[in-house]
Amino acid sequence: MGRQPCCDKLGVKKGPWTAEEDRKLVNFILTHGQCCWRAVPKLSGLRRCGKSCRLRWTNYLRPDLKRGLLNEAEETLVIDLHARLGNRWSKIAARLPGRTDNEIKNHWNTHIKKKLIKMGIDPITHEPLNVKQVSPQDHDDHQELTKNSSSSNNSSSTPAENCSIDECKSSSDPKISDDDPLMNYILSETILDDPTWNFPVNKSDEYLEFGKCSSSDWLFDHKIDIGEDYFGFLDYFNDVDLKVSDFDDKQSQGN
DNA sequence: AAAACTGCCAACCGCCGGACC
DNA sequence: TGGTCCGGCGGTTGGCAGTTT
Repeated sequence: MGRQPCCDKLGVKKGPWTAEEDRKLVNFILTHGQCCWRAVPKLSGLRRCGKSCRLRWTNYLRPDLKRGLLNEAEETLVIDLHARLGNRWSKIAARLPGRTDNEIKNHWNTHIKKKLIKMGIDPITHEPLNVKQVSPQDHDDHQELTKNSSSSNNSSSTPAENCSIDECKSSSDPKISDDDPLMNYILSETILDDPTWNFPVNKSDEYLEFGKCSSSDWLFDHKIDIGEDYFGFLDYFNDVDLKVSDFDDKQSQGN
């Protein structure tokens, strides 16, 4: 004897969400909070699977989402975390406030992966690709890359650590310095204070970025009534708090 | 101008671990 | 205790928009 079925497949709508559906979903969550996704479609009047509702909320409607392309710092962070964690997008996303695993996964597949390949780096292992696998132009890039990374000389570090995307893209980029700047950045306590995160810090400017979501402009009507705790921001900050335990997990798995 | 191509991303699918009955 | 469900995850796809030919 198990639970009741999640949702009957008959009559469940699929495909893109309409503004009206978004409105219903957000109204429901604003009223009842995030719990029991299975009940959400019934109670909110949506003809959607609960799973679909959860995805829509977490990937698109959540007010703390940053929208737009990942900036350079985020991209660099993703590359480094991927080198350590692999395709564990949710773990990676947990370290990028306002970004979803889906968003990061998409960005990886459409941008970063190609970039790394073009630079002669295997996006899976983060090690230099075989010269044979690299096109002549890419080979030149790779030679340039190796030249740069060898000049920065850190023989004990991993390839991924040796080659942040900024270093590869432009060795003269002053924003990224030597001495593993990425980890310094990650470990910096000021990372979450960086205004580029667009994360609500005080009540007066919270959710400003959310207004960029055209289909959800109406949500501004609600924002004044939403406390930071409502969306679990405090827990969220705890989640993104940089813990080494996940890295230890990864390492112990490898052993 | 239009067809073909490419890039992007929202959404779906299927699987898994843990919780529930 | 075993069957079933839920929530979460990663992989994949479909369709739209922009670009190229």
